[in-house]
Amino acid sequence: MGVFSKTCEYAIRSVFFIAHRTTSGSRVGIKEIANGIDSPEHFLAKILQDLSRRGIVQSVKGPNGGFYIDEIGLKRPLSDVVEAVDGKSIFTGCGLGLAYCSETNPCPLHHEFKAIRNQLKNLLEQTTIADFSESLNLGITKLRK
Amino acid sequence: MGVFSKTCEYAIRSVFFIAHRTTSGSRVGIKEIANGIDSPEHFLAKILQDLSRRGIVQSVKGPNGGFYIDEIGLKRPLSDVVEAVDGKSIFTGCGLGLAYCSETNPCPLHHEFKAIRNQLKNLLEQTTIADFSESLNLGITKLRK
DNA sequence: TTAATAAAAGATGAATAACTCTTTTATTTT
DNA sequence: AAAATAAAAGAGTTATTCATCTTTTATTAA
Ligand code: FES
Ligand code: FES
Repeated sequence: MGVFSKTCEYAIRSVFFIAHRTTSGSRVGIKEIANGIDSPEHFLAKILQDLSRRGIVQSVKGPNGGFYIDEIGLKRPLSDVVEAVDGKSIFTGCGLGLAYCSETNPCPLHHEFKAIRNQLKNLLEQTTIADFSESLNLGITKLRK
Repeated sequence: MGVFSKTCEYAIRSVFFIAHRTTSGSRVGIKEIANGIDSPEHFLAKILQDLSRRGIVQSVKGPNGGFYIDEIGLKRPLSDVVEAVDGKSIFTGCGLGLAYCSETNPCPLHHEFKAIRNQLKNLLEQTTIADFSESLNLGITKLRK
């Protein structure tokens, strides 16, 4: 089990892939995305439909259709994608699964865990989708294998 | 979904509880542990049976029996518990689910994610079970609600 | 307007995680 | 030795996550 659910991992990778492959006006099909990020095609379709409904990505049907991300979307922090799929408990929940993570009733891991959790939160909130696709453009990062 | 699986959360909490409630020679029963950490009794029994087989905790059957943790166990780092239940992928796996997390083929999150992952690793490796139960003894931390 | 294209939607299936219940076995106290 | 106690073991259930396949709907190009 990773930090993010499998669904969320696919969501993040696909968003990076779409941001990287599409320039203004162009779109990329589900097959190409699934292949590009090494994910099950139909499962990814579900995920992207959901992200589309939530406005994280945009889609156009028909020939030359496909998915793309608009200007506003590119400037969104990655945390928006994570929250849309896995919810925000990863940013606020107790590491030991207590019902509430609180200062007044902390678990033994609380202080140290909270610090780590906040680092993750900051990373995802302070970096935009566009920022991440930069490193893909430069060819220094990968989305499969 | 948290950082640890539900099973692992119960495992950690029960280990803390046992360490806290048992002094030399004394044991604590499964019912009391389950109640003390707010977990399903029979599910926890399974988990403790597994931890017992792996030598993380010890148990004695019969009247006045129950679970306890020996001297060696108390000095073990918490990472031993986590690894026994969730495996070590949490310390080494790619945040975006790529087959291998590597410097040569990094995903866009690699560097930042690796730093956070290592902090978690250090926290769990450098603090012993006894250390954590200290704060329980002092009554400043809790294991339920 | 027809054919091609591609996403949307829905039904279903497999795998894993989470949880419950019952029976067995070992130990200890009386 | 008998009764009581408590964990060990194992079978079985439910829920959730992950994944696949098929059908439908929307769009566009010819
Ligand atoms: S109470 Fe557990 S992390 Fe805050
Ligand atoms: S390659 Fe993704 S975290 Fe290292």
